[in-house]
Amino acid sequence: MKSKKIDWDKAKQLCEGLTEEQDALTRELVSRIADKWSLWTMAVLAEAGAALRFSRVMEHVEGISQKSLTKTLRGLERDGLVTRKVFAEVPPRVEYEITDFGMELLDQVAPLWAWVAQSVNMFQHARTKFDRG
Amino acid sequence: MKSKKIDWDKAKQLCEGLTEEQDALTRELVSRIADKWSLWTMAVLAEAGAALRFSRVMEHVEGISQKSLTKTLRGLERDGLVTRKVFAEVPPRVEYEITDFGMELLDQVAPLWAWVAQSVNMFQHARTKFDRG
DNA sequence: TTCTGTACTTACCTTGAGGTTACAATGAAA
DNA sequence: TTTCATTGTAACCTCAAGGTAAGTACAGAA
Repeated sequence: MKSKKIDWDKAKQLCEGLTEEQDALTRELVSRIADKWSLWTMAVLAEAGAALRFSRVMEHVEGISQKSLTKTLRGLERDGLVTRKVFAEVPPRVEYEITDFGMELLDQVAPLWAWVAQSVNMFQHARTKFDRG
Repeated sequence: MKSKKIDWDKAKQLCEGLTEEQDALTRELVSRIADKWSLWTMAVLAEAGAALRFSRVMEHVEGISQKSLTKTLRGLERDGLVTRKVFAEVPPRVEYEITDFGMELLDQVAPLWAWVAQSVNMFQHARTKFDRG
């Protein structure tokens, strides 16, 4: 536990060097990243290891609507996490690809994700216990 | 980049061992953890290193409303991330404290948080560039 | 007896996420 | 000429997050 505390202190220390605006942006980014579809979409592009058409992405992100996928991809593009390439063809062809920056982000998220996946039973247990009491 | 890919593969591998329900719960937990107030509230309790009264917590989580703090703390309690102790006094006294499980979670989040804080300028730059084009 | 302090709780409102459905645009194919 | 295929956009709806403001409960202080 003590070795891990270093991580937390490091994060705290970094945040103290930020302006108020940057601090707010950090919080906004952290919660934006973890929205319903962004991580999943990025993961699909990462696993593909290549550019994917809109409809290919949609097939892999199960349950997402066209509208939400459009919005999600736009947001990711805006943040520099994916690229969008439009081909002047008919019917239209648009390809999305994850950027190096996006891969970096995924790599940062991966340990947290793995820990949560590992701890799912802890959460489930805590919840049922709470809901009974 | 290649060394980091290991993390992602590990996360992916872990997720494949989950039931569909657990997989959905993992996604839900990741996005719930990153809501507007949960991480901040946990950070306050972690830094305090002791049990804090409701009103003390509220002072440190700047901008949160009473209602949202109540809801946030209940959610964290339900997930076993903080404890809630009620003292039978008048006026009422209620103390909140982060659990070991909660500290573990913070330790997992810390590197991601630090990376985002470090990368704020990248995000800002990407956004202004996108918004101009 | 009225006021105070604490931790909620309830009612009401605004905002944004996200879903569904329908429609646009258009060259190639049938 | 009609249909198809693809990537959107626009209109409309629901739901949940989160804010504000007011009320609740009650022992002790004034």
